[in-house]
Amino acid sequence: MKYSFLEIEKKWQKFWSDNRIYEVKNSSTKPKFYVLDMFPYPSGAGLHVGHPLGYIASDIFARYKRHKGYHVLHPQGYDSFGLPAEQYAITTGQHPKKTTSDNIEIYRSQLDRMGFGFDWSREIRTSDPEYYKWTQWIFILFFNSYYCPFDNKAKSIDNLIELFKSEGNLKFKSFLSSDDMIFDSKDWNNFKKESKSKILMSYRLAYLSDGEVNWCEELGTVLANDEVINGFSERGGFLVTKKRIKHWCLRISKYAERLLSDLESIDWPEPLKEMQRNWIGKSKGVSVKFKVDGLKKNIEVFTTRPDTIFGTTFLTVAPEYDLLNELTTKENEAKVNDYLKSISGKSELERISDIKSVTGVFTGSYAIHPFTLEKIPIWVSDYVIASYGTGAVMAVPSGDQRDYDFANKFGLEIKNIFKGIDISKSAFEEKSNFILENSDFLDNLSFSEAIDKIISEIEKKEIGKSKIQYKLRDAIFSRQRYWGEPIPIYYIDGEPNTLNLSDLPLELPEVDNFLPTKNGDSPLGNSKKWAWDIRNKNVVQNDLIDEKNVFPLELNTMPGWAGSSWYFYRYMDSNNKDSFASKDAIEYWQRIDLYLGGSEHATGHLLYSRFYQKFLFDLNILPVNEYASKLINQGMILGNSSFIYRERGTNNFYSKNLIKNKKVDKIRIDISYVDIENKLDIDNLKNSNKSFSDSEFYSENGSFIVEREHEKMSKSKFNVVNPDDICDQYGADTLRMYEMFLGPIEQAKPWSTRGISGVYSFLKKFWNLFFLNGEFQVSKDSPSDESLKILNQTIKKVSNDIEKFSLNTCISSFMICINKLSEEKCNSESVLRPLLILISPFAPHFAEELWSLMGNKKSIVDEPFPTHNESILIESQKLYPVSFNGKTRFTINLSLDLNNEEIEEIILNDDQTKKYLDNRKPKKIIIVKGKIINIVV
RNA sequence: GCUUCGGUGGCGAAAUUGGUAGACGCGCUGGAUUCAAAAUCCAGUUCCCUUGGGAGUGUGGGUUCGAUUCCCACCCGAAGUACCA
Repeated sequence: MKYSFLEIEKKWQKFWSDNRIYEVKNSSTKPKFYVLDMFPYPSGAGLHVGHPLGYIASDIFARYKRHKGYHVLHPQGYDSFGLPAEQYAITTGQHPKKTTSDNIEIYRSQLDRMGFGFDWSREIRTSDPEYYKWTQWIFILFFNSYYCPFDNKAKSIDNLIELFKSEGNLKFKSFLSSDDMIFDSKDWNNFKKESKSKILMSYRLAYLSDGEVNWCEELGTVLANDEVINGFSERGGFLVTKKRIKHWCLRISKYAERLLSDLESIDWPEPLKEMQRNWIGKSKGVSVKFKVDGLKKNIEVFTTRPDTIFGTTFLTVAPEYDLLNELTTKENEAKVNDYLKSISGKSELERISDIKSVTGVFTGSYAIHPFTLEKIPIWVSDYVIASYGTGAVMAVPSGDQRDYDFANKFGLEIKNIFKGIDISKSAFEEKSNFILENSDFLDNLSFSEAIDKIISEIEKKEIGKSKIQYKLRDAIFSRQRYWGEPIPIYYIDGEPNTLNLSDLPLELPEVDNFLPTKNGDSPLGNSKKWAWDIRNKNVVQNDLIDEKNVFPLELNTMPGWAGSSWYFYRYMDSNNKDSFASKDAIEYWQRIDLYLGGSEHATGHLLYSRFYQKFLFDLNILPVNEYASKLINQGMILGNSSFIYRERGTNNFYSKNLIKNKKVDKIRIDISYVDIENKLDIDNLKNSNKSFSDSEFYSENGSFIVEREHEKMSKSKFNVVNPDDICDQYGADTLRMYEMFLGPIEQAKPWSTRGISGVYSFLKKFWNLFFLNGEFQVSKDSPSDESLKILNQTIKKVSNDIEKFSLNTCISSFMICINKLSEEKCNSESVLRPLLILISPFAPHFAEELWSLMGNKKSIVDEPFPTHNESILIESQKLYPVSFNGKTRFTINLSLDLNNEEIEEIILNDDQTKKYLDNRKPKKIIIVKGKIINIVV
């Protein structure tokens, strides 16, 4: 019988879904295991062979764990809100609701063909109101919480209000930027409602801010820092500028230290942890106050190099610095204003490309150096960032290259404080190998001596204190877009109020026009029905807004990561109407045991979701403070793009090896016109693409050869390979195994359809072991010793490899095994039975079919995973004399384990050797080609 | 610039973590089967002279009886990040 994968796969997929084989309950006597893939955006282009790589790996692992006796949760869903989904809808001119559900249907049919064991009864979609109800609920929790610095966790804002009522905010003194903000309980009780609201806003974990944000005009929305790459939007690659706009933020910065230190407790890839550490950007330093000459104000600077304080020759403040107005003298006012104007129009990109050109102006004011009491000028420059540190720096040209360049450009003093070090060409930035000079009481000290001394001096004089600074900024939460969760806030007299849980979900309104606007007005404003009636608890029409009980709703929506920051908990109990997941379900599943996804989410989803986790943990809603104990980043599968060469200025195309001495342009063409040997189907290309109909094609040796190049697989690069096509030609099981066989899971690797035949013929060979003269036949006879040995070797290797997640070498072991068994002509049931269970995570349809042909009534998925018998693998050995280090010892052919009882049979015919071994009690001897090469003691 | 990860045949890659480098697969070469093709099977395939040797894991050093593996310096590639004081 032939291996007809098409029939087999269809049959078993139906069987699985009819019998709900992959649905799991929220309780079991077995130990639990939760395997999760990062859920996809249903993007419209459908899946290509690169997408399922991670799903296949996690599916194999989930199935393996199930064989191992675990109760495995392995769900799937869709991240269907957000920019990518909406951009697709806009470019195709359809409503995002429609494109989203259409795309999901395509995704689902493609996923189903590959035989994944997902529990689809738990499917979620972030754009489903029943889901985003809870996304909104979490936002309300953020709004109603503050971060308590004493208990180091989030708490209800009500606690804070109580505290203010009874004792004011004196306790928070050290967290306030100025002493003006201190109030006592009497003050608080006398404050007007608006003042109270404003004060509370500066403590809430979700808060309104009107600072500068990353604005992308083309996308018509504000973006968070991780969504901007080199001045362009991550999605679409559009220019990003700075803009002042009122927006919601999440106070993730309060969690910086915990996000950083808890990285130690999770088994995530080191490079990814490193990316998060860099993003959080912790640095230790000191803040120092400089008195402003003639003004009763201080400028506080932050520095990590207080040891260089005597090299300070000027101060620089950011253009957005609070006191800049006061610092600017009359004479310099025009200059400063001109300067501010000149940089305000700059886009993020211009600021980046301008790094080398130093700009800035003198404010006219001077500061007093706290130790030398010298007058030093105060400048303003955009190389100082307002949102980092204090927005002001002490400039030490001799010790910092930026200060050095600035001083050079504007002719400011450069004072060398490093003994014997030449700073005529550049600043000296090292933190070692120097002794200070011109530094008063720090003279002749090294870096570590100086830094300790100066910190204690600064603290003694009470002009500053040690400080830890993070790069991590609060996350901008508002999006001026349609396709996202509405923010459950309505405004009374401009003050935000939250909806109640019972009012949720606040559903996305139907609008006439959902397109984003260039001026930043949210499309939700285009709705006729979009205001909140607090008495009837429902959304009502705009024109009733003037009525006493009807108030305008927030028009911005949430960012894409709002829904994806907590979704892994919804899977635990996805149909729950009363809570985002029941206590029991959360208590049972706890957290993800294995999470798979791409490393591109390192500073986005993977950071935000850790933040959400810690927040919900603080409120006792979740039981653990990290949600994924192990994470694996799967690498990308690269496409194999094809190009043809056109002679410049002509319409002539040349085969790859005919372009010598010609000026040519590379033209990208769809890989469907190119065969496996890189030959172009010219007629097909000309017929289906009019722009080539008049072109001349010059072939070599009768064929036209194209250029090939590996790059990211994407529809726009015409290099996608559809998994459906591979399933049609070779079957899902072959595709699954081949994708794993390509190389290590974490690595980027090029796709090549050519290599798939190896895996395909492996499965056919395996299949044929079960058949004799076309008839299914499995022997009851006991297998040969050789077959048993092969089986046991394979079980050992495969188990080890799956545990290590080395799935490519795992498949190699299968191939070796089947090749040997074919040679042995082994069809013994006691060998084939365990082998089927072994292969079933990789090729589930294949295994089920043969399993049932063997007469088993139940699905193979719950069969216990075979274990190997070590004693079968060890052979008795004899030792022979051999020379080692010039002395005669003994020899064997293989390494062996001396702990094993087989040691008894070793003949030691050399007294010296025997003594040597008796003394050392070696565990293992390795001998190669008659020479001892290792004795493991 | 900084951080991280890599560099092994024509290609994707293995190497029990210091022990016969190149397992397994693709491709290629030759052969069998076939009217023929597909499929299948057998043999060979790191490189160089070839009876037999010699060289070989980016380059140059070092440790070791022994190094793809450990240490130092350098070269190349990929990813992340960048006026963060």
